[in-house]
Amino acid sequence: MEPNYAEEPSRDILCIDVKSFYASVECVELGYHPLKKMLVVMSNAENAGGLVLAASPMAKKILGISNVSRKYEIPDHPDLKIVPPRMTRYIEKNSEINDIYRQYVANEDLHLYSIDESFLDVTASKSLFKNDAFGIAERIKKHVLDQTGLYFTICIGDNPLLAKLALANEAKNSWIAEWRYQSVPQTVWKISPMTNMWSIGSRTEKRLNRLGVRSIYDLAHTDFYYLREHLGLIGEQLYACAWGIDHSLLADKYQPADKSYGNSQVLTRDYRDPRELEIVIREMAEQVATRLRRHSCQTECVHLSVGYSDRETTAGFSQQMKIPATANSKLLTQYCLTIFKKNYRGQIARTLGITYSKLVYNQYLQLDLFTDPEIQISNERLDLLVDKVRDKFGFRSIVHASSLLEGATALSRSNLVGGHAGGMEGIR
DNA sequence: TCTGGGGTCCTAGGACCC
DNA sequence: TCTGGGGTCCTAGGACCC
Repeated sequence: MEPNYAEEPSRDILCIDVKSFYASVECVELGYHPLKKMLVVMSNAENAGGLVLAASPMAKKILGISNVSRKYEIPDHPDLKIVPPRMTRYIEKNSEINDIYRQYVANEDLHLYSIDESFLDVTASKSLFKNDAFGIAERIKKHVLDQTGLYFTICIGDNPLLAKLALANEAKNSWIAEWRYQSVPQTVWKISPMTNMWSIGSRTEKRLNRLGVRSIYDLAHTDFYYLREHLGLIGEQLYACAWGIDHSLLADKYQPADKSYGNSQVLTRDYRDPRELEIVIREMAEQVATRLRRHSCQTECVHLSVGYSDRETTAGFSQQMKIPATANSKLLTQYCLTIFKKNYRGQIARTLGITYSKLVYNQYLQLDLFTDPEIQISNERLDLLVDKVRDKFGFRSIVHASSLLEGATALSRSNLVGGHAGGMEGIR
C-alpha cells in the first residue's frame, strides 16, 4: 500500500525560521553580528538553575551550549555575552518579519507556526514575481536581512511536512534546502535518529523499536495495517509521515480544535502552607481569567494541577472541572480553590498550573439561575474595569491585598511574557 | 546545583441516555 | 435461560512540539 504521489497536493511551501531567534535579535540590538558573536539569552540568570532559551550559532559551535542548558553547565568565557530575555521585543520582531512575508504572499497563504517559524505557500506568487520558489526564497531572505539584520534558513517542500522536515534535518549546514516527494528515499528515509522525525519523541521511538521498526526506512516499509493495529491513529499518521505525506499533522495545526489558555509556574521554593498556595492559586486564576477576557471568550472547563516536591512520594494531582461558561475572576478563583481543597492533603508543593479550556466566544453574559443577575453584571464590570486600569497603568497598579502577603508571586511575575522576562521592566 | 512555560492531540474508561 | 448495543459526554493521563 504505497502512496500515489500524483494524488497528493503538490505545492511550493516555504518553511522559514530565524536562526537562534532570540539570540539573533539581541545580537542585532546590541550591535553584534548574529553569526559571529557568542551570546546566550538566559531566563533567571541570577540562579544557578537559570535556563538558556536561545544560544547564538557561535555559542553553540564553540562552547557546545544547547537551548536547554542550565547556567551551571555554561563554561566561563570572556567573549560570551549573557543577556536576559525580552519577550515583548521578540514578539514585535516576529510581527515585523511576518509583515514582510505578507508582501510576498496573500494572508491566507501565510501560516504563523511559532514565534520564529512561519509557513508560506508561494505557489500563487510564482507568476506574480516571475520566479520559482527558490528565487522567491532568496528574495525574501535578502529583504528580511536588509531590514532587520536577521539571518534565517528556508526550506521548500511539496507540503508543509516536507518543508519542516527539511528544515529540521538538512538546513543546519546550508541556508536553503528543498525536499520533494521524489527525493523521499534520499531524504526522509535517511532521517536519523528517528526522533528527528516530526511527532516521534523518545517514547514513540521505543514503542516503534518494540514493533521491530528501527529507522524511518523501516517505518515506510512496515505493513500499514500492522502499524494501525498496534498504534491506532498514530500508526496511520507515522506511516504517512515516513512517505512525506502530510494529511493532518501540520495542516490541522492551523485551526486548532481545542483551544485553551493556561499559566503554570515552578515555585521558587517549597510551599507547605495551604494558605500560601491558595494565594498563588488566586493570583494565577485571575491572571488567566484576564487573558480570557482580553480574547473576548469564556471557559467551560477549569483545570488545576499541583506538582509536589521531589521529597514527596507522589507526583501531585491534576483535575479538571466542567463549569457554566464564564470569564469572571471571582468565580474562576472559586472553582480553582474547590479543586484544590478537594485534592490537597498538606503535601509539599513545588509547581502550580491553571488552564481554562472549552472556550466559547459568545460575547453576551451567561446569567445563571442561582446568582442574582445584578451581582453577576457588576462582577463583570469590575473585572473589565480592573483589566482597563492594568492595560493603562500596568499590572501593579491594582493588586489584591493578598498579593502582598508571604508566598505571593504575582508581583514578581507581573512583567513576564510567555513565562519569561518581557523586557519592559521599569517602563511600567 | 536542581523543577521553564505555553500549548495541542490522542486514548482509555466511566457515566448516562435511548 | 440470557451479559444489549450504540452514541455521546466527560475526565485523567500520556505524548509531543516550540
